[in-house]
Amino acid sequence: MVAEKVFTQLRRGTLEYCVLALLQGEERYGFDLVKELGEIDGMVTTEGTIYPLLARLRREGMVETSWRESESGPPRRYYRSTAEGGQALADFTADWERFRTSVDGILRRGNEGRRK
Amino acid sequence: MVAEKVFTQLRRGTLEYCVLALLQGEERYGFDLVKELGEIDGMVTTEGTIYPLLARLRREGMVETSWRESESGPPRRYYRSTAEGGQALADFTADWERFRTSVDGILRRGNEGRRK
DNA sequence: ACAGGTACCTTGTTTCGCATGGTAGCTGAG
DNA sequence: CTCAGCTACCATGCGAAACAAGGTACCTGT
Repeated sequence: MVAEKVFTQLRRGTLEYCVLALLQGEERYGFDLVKELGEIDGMVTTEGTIYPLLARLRREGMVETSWRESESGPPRRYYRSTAEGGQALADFTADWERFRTSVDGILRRGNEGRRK
Repeated sequence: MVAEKVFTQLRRGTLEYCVLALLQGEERYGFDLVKELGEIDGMVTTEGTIYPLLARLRREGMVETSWRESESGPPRRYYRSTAEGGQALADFTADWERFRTSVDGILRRGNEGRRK
């Protein structure tokens, strides 16, 4: 589909915080996150995206991890958000709302508008 | 400001269509677009961003251009949206709304939610 | 014993915004 | 009249993020 390319660009910068949001008050592992995001419109992604992203979040102290055995299959690395991660998410949410409002405003002007 | 880095990422993919939106039913020149965008929250940008972007839109047939003299200062290259540009904008607007809805949903879950 | 699913990760490529810097015309102050 | 500063255009090279592709290894069922 053509629209996929658009979403690839839109995800930039937001995907990171969407993952952080999914890790609030809930532990998850990478492979699980890929499947979870795959069910959300416009958020389809792959392991090649998620693992580097999680590594970055870990480096920055946004998430903590712990290995745990699976009942069926290889062991999993579980991620959970730190307090710092929760704060970063809250900050981003405020920025996102400002940005979203701006974009909505400009698009409205362009699509219906056509003034003067 | 720290938040600026966030906006840089968020602009990816959307800036192009915001410009296209500003060019609907209205001719503008590059330098003017920079100033116009600079007044919109989260859209502050520079000539180094706008000119390559406009060149790309022109290459793809989204905009047409014409040189015109200025009463004061160097001549200006005016840009206006083609029909193709208008269609691309409409398509993007639909995609943007889907994406925005998804992000809002995920962020809500992460910030207030904290279920189970 | 081996095919297929689960789960982790790395490497190289692409894309886009931006920093930087360069050209040139017009205007106004000294 | 000259030159500083604004307007206006553009090109080049970099960095960050997402992704494609590929690799390893474990477990289960046939």
